[in-house]
Amino acid sequence: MATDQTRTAILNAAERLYADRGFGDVTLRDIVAAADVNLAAVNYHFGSKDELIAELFVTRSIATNRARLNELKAAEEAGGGRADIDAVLRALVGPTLRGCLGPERERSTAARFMIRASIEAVPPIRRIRNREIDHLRKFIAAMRRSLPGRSDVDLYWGLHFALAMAHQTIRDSERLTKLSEGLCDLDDVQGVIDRVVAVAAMALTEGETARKAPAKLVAQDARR
Amino acid sequence: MATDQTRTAILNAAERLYADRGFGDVTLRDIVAAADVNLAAVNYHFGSKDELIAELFVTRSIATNRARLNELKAAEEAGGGRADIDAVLRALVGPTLRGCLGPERERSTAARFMIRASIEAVPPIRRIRNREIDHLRKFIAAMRRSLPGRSDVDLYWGLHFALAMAHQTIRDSERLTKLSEGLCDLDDVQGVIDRVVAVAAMALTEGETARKAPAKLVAQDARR
DNA sequence: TTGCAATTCAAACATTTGTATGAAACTATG
DNA sequence: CATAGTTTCATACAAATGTTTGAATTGCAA
Repeated sequence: MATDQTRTAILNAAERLYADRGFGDVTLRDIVAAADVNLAAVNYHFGSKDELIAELFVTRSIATNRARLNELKAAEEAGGGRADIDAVLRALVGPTLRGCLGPERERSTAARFMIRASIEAVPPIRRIRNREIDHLRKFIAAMRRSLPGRSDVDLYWGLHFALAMAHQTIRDSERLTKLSEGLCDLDDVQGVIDRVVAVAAMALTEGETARKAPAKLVAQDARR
Repeated sequence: MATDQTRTAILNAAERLYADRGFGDVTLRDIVAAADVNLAAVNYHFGSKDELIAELFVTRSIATNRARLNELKAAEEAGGGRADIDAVLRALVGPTLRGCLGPERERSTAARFMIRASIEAVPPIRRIRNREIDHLRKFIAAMRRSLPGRSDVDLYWGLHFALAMAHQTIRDSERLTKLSEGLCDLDDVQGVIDRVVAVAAMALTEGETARKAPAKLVAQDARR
């Protein structure tokens, strides 16, 4: 097993197929056909389909988290231990957005696979994903250093919204393109990142409006 | 077929099961067991599994869209044809958030079903969902009336982000609760709506920052 | 080369799933 | 009551899918 070429071929083919078509309708036979290996190879090398998926996911999780943390660390070191909130948010959403958007050829299979994973949440993945919480806590900590005066609740919501916007932009880029008839340029990755970061940062730095908004105002009360 | 009770039982059981467990792992046999009807009844009454799903989805789509438009119309009439941007956004995200969050008993199966549908995007639904674009255009129009000076691109992004935050909050409410260790109260539906609306409105009304942010700033450039 | 372990392969298996069938039960109408 | 149309039911079918099996092949060390 000098080169593990069969294993690798399976991993690559599986990642690409899952990224393109989702977990729902990719069968082992699709994978082995794409990898040009025998059907039984998957069970021989990975044990089961679920274990194959799990291995893909842990590998990519580690890589994504490392990319995020590298960017965060670089920003904090440049700022002497405290990074600008924009930089923190950029480190959070940048890696995934860069991997998933942009002109066709630049998109990374790995990033698209991770998005699928976060969308479909198939059982073998759901079991693992709890660790992500710990990873996100590191960003909460960085945000706390960046905005010492801000309440934790606001930080949690800010991180949540930042991820929401980034995530949904990837997920539903097609709808946004159609809706805007091409006006919203999703190939301008840096522009998208700037937008997401700007809105999330605004939500985190603007006055307490988000928390003190009139709680009882519903549509019918709208001022005339 | 006086009461259509079999049809209705199937629809109810299917909606609940799909809302709870997703389309992926709910079989016709699960549905007929829950509805206490014969297996063949589904094909008899709906033709196929896909047609059953499609019927559920169109019914609920129409209802959701109507709820949104009612709230929008009420707000615009109260404002003499032009609603506050907050009210427009509230009409957009309110109905779904109210249906999906809040204390266990108040959640609506219908709303949760719609979220599933928007997440899993199973083929029979994907074919129909294009119509949603037309529905969202009505909100773009209302937003344009509310913020006449704003560029269309900003409006599209604002609507996109509002839906993203609302949607993701529903989808990943569990993660937010865990991450914040309960600090973020998702049972306070009105509070959540206020937050989402406030952030989206801020993104839409604040200066052109979102568009004029330094386009080349990446993490490594963060000011020291 | 020989022998042994690792790997690959074709084939088969056991389930699961959506759908189809034809008989039985039911309902309403004459 | 009788009959025609509708609905329900048990059962069967075909296709798809993850997994297993045992033989064949390969690679490498003695």
